Amino acid sequence: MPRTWLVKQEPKKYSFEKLLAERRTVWDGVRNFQARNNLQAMRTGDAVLFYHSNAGEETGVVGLCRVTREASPDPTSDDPRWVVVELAAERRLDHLVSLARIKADPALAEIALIRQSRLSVMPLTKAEFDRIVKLSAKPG
DNA sequence: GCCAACGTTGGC
DNA sequence: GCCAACGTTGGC
Repeated sequence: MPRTWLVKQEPKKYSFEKLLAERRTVWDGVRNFQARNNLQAMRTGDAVLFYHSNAGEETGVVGLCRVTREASPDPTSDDPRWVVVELAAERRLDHLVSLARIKADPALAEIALIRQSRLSVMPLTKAEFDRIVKLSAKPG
């Protein structure tokens, strides 16, 4: 069964717009063991939400992508413990789902994004994933 | 730009 | 194995 994930990135470093333009990207540079473990657990076809961190008013979930290649060694590191996956852009969400909105939603209060604010790759339950996508259908 | 939270490193 | 120092992340 496909799993669902959320990845976080500062738009100044790599934005969802850029991923849309490039169609797909190698998700490199993860240097946290928990995030790495999550990358390794990703399977081709898994759905991934793209979150913009440190983006002022634009902080929140902005887009949908999909895993197109499973974990392989990170070419940007000499240390073989670090891995990358390949992500392909799927679509921009109709509306930003802001961090404030996620925090205010009882169904999302327990997600890692809130509880563990520094984790950059995290699993979501199907319910949490669907909830965020549902919220994106209407402006906050 | 500030600062709190948290992960990592290194001395002991 | 503890813990202080340090670096990084990310919300504000």
